[in-house]
Amino acid sequence: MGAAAGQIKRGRKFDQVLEGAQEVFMRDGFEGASVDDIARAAGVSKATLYSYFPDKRLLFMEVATGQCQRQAEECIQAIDPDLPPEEVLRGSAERMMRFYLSEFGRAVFRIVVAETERFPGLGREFWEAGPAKSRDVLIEYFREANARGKLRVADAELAADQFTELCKVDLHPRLLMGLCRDVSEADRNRVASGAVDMFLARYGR
Amino acid sequence: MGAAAGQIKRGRKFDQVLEGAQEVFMRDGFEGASVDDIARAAGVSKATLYSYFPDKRLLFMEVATGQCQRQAEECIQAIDPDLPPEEVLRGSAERMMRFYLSEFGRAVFRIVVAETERFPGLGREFWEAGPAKSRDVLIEYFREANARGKLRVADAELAADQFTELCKVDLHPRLLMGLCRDVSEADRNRVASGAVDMFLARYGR
DNA sequence: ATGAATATAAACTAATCGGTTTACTTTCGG
DNA sequence: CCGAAAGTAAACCGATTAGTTTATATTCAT
Repeated sequence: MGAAAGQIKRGRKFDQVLEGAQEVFMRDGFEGASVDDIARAAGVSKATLYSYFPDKRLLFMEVATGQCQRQAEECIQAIDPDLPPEEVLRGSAERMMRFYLSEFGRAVFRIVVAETERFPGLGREFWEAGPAKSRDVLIEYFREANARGKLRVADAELAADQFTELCKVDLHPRLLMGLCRDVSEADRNRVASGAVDMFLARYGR
Repeated sequence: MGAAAGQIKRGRKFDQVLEGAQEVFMRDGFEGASVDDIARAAGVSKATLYSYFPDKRLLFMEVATGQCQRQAEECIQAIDPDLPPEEVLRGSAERMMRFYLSEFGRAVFRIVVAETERFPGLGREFWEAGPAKSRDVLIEYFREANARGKLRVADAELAADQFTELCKVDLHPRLLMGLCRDVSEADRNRVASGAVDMFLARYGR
């Protein structure tokens, strides 16, 4: 996937085009973004844009998958299973919230949710690049912590999904629906603590 | 709001137009829906459509707010505080899941998330018509149950948001991202039980 | 039945869109 | 410094869009 994917050509202004497309797609969505806008934002002529990407769809897909990759890096977290569970959970919560609540994370999420019908496979690509990785790490940790007797987790997958969901509490829906523009550090702490407390009440020992 | 809102005219074919618009908007989103499509789906001429609604935006807003009202009815749940908490929670979980996971609920959610930038206020309208009502009912119940000593809930708002979020676990994100088309009864039971168990582990007594 | 209100199909406008073409300029390796 | 490759601006194409108009048909209260 590093060389030439599909019909896409590499070259001097490749990244430039991609950055402009990223900016405009993330702001306006797929339908809302016009190719002229993208070319202007990229500081590139429309002809050049079309010399790299055969059409708008593929350009969008390239942007979207690129974002997914970026997210993957954010999400890969080394968990130290020797730390007390409370600290592991706390760190995980902060990491997940930092992504899900960021402007960037919200934009990607919004686009994936909005366009997943028009672009089959986009949802899965996003999922597997980001959330699934984070999920796997958590599951693995819960299994090990259970075996070691540090936690009592029968269904590690359910537990991982629950913890992830607990990290979104209130803040994520609020931001997604435009009920507020951003969240304070205090809000995050309240939710993160709430998630850890609840998780340990259920699965701690 | 029952008589004449904004510039909108009532008349014989009003509901017919609205139903067609509903169908097409819910399927294609705002940008994706064409007015000709809507008129066709409504079984009405374009001129008639425009005699009721001054433009596409207002028609969309009317549909969206209508959906929010519908959702409100779905969500208003009478909670019997004399029942054991476990049963109250179980009923609440099922009700919320029935909405959030339905094709209808997902379409509304998807549209709200996608268009909330283009239509400021849409998110709030949806929120206050639906989720907020459900939330208030839960909060009220948790306060009373705490006072009665049936639960031990210090922060009723946090608890309500957590329980709501626990009802979305795994299934809601999966559906939103198109990772699966629908969920089985077994999936729902697993998640509902997981939510109730976790909640009671934290706030039960 | 009649006349006013309402609905219709279809043509039309002006704008926008994705994508191509053309004629010209810049970049850059050998 | 030269020539091919790459980039540019702008005009252009065909399709589609929101919204209007026109001329005709239907509905409905009186």
